[in-house]
Amino acid sequence: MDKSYTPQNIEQKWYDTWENKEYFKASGQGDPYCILIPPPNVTGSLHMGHAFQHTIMDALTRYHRMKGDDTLWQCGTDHAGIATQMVVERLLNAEGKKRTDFSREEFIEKVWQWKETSGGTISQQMRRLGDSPDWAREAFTMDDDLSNAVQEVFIKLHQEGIIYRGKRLVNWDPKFQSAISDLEVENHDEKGSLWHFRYPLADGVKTADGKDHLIVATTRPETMLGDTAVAVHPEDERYKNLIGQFVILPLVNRKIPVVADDYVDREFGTGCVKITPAHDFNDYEVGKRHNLPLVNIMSPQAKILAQAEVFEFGGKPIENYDNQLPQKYAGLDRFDARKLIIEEFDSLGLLEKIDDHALKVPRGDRSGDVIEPLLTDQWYVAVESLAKPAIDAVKQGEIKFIPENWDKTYYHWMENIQDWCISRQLWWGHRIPAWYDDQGNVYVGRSESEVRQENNLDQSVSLKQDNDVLDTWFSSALWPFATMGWPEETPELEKFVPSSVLVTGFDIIFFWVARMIMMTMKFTGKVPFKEIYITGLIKDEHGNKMSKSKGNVLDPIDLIDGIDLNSLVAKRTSGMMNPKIAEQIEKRTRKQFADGIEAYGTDALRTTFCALASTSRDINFDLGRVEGYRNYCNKLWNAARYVLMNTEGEDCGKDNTDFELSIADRWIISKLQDAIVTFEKQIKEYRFDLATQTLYEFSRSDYCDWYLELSKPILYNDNYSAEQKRGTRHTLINVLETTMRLLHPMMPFITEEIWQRLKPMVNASSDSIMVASFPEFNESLRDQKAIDDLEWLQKLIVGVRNIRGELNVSPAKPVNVLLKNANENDRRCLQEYRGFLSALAKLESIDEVSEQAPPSATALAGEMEVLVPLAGLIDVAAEVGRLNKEIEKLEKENKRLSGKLGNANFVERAPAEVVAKEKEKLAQAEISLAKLKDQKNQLESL
RNA sequence: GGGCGCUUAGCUCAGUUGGGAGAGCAUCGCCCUUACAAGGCGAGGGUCGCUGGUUCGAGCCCAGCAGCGCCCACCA
Repeated sequence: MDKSYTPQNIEQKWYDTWENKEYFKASGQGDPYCILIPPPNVTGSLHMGHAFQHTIMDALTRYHRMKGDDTLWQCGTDHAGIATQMVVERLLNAEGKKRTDFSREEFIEKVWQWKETSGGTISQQMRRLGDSPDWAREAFTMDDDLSNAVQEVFIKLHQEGIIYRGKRLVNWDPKFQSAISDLEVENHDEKGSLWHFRYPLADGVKTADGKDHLIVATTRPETMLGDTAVAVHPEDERYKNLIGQFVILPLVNRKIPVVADDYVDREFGTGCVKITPAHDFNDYEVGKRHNLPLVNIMSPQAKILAQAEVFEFGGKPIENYDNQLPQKYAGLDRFDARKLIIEEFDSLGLLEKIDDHALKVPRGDRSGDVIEPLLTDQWYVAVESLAKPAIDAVKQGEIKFIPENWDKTYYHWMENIQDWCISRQLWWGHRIPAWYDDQGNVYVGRSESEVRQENNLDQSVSLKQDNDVLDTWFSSALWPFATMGWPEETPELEKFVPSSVLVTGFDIIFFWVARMIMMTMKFTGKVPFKEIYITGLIKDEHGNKMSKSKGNVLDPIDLIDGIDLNSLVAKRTSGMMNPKIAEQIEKRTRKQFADGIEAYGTDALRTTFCALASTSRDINFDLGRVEGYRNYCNKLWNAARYVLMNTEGEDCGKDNTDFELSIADRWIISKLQDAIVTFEKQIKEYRFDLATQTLYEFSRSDYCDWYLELSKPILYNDNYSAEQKRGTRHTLINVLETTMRLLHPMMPFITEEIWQRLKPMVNASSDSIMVASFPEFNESLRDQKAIDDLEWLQKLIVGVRNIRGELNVSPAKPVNVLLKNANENDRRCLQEYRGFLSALAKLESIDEVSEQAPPSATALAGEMEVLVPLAGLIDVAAEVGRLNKEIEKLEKENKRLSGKLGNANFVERAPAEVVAKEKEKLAQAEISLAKLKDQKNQLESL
């Protein structure tokens, strides 16, 4: 083996082997265990969040595969409608072309081409991460069979009236010129103004205080062109007399009523609200209550129309309504129109005042454009009936959130769920299977010919398919069963629905998780998964979101392969619009990564992710941890080298069971049992952080730091018998082999590489560690006496090392040790473990003394004093200082304990065992204190 | 406005039914000891956000406050 660990030399090799041998397929034997991947965008690339979740999913998959379960990790990608269309449009723009330069078919063809060229990125990156999904089952949401499932679901829900079409206000994204769902709108605080406009009263009516106008306050002046009423609170004395009267809408000169509605907050603004039912969701509701007309004044581009479009609720056009708009606004962008309207109010003397005002501005999550509530025809899912069983499934524990608290978020949303707008005015996606005739009748079906046949429409009737596509999340919602072959009745559908656990982030609980639960229950009658493990979100080392604009993004592949500084800077600043920000990012990057990023390898990265996977909601990714775990890999690598150096070509008891286990052998085997039990418990609870710590402590502290050192005296010393040496070799190799299997789910590559070398020396039947069985706890191998005795040994060794360290005695210099006040057990242990002591504490000699000892440095092991005579070693003052430190510590402890035990309440009320324990501790502390003080006095009297 | 989360060592975080404050990194000291200097051995460092309560006993339970963050919601 090479002297140090180089991940590049082993990772690709093993991945290819595994894939070629088809180890990733479900075995067909054992209990089904299935994880569904949250399908990433097909044209995207994996970011740190993916890498993190994939590590968790792969670790679970590998663990269950080794446990003998029939394990499937179902993988695939999402067509991601808007996101993908945006990317392709941007590429076209770079060539000086636009989407609309092409026909729909041509454009979609271009998207498919782009998918072909870039669609492999994700799966290549997954391979680099060591992911082990069944590649043969890789799915894409636009594949034929998944598209078919989408169509079937749409048709079925439409038949049941759950999917319907309607003209309503939707969140309209003017940039994409498409509707988006409520979830895709982000409301953020922004600074704006509250404009106060005067609306003259009609017919000579006056307000209670004699004014001839009302003052309305608005944050959106441009919508006033579509006002159809002014609302006041029914109980508002100021305006009570005006209810039922009219105002003249300025600029438009339309007569509109004053209506009374509870919605109005008397305290806010002037207590008069302009009502624009076609451009505001609240006003829409008010308008509905008062049967006001819907006056649409904006085009899909969010420009003012030349003539308003007027409808009644339900969508029927109103013919005789005054739909005239001032011509100077026709074709004007909404924000230009706003400016002009304000100017016009001002010049007409109708602008009362302008207040600064903080408001929530709705913006499209992808476009960033201000969302416009717009009256359009869209398709909706009436989700209420689907939501009920989905809520119950969680309430009754059929589906469990981990951490549990997330159920509250889920309930809150589900119990207030609104109908889901599923149509999008895009080209890339599942086209809605609906056809219209010239009269505007709608026919839903699998194809035009089916529609014609079912509805007796011959060729004389012209039919046009709906231009819209479905929301991407509509197909994602079917993922749990569509990937298993639904609507066909496949064995997979039977076996892997429900899947075992969904691993995902809380950011898509509504977008995806809730909708999968609803759709899967509706169409299969089963829940989609039994558990939902909600992971935290990966942030940078200070808790900031990783984003291109912040310039703090890390690419998981760069952590695996390493990257030089200039390339990293180039990556982080490429495509930056703002050169100033680019400069800042470059400066920060050069400072933080002066030497670029080292190639840490996949296993170190995965281990870091596991170690960071606590219950926390934000996970701050610290590169220092990756380096630490890379070093840990190197540690394991070298431990394996040591083991192999001492076992290869030797009789390691593989077939010859005639060997003798030392105290160290029995101890490490016991500790291994504890590690297995603890690890499995923690994995069951999805505490990957604790599980990682368990394995880290066992393999590094117990195995490498202690056990390997304890094996040396046996292997290197002729005083030990062949049986003893064989026993130690057997333990060295078998514990390491088991440890590799324990670690494999987390660090697949290095464990396979090492395991393959150990394999010839153990009784292993499988070809690869990834299809070997997971270690099992064996109570009978746990030896409490070995654990106790080793603790004794450690105490003594650490005591001597402490003296060395603190008094600066060279580790190379052997010391003499005297033991005082030893009991029977101490004598027995000394007798049995003298060899270990001498080697690990580097002793010249070790003897028991009865009374007078020379001036010494002192450590305590229980009641036994461990004395290192000072002669020729160190100065007395240093040891006195050291003793003082110890004495101070003990005195503090002593005071605390005696205070506690002096408290009658404690002694009376605390459980007897607790009191006894405290008493014992106090007694111990007192003895230790006395001994150290005695030592100190002795030294000082010299 | 409602809901949720966080606050523990310089940094990033654990702390399991309340009973001796932990890890990794960083820092300091000694050491190139034949697996590993990407290493070994040892050490220092915390009024557990604040206030009050329950309790014999609180990092942990309860109440209030402060700061940070996230989600949801129709104040024009």
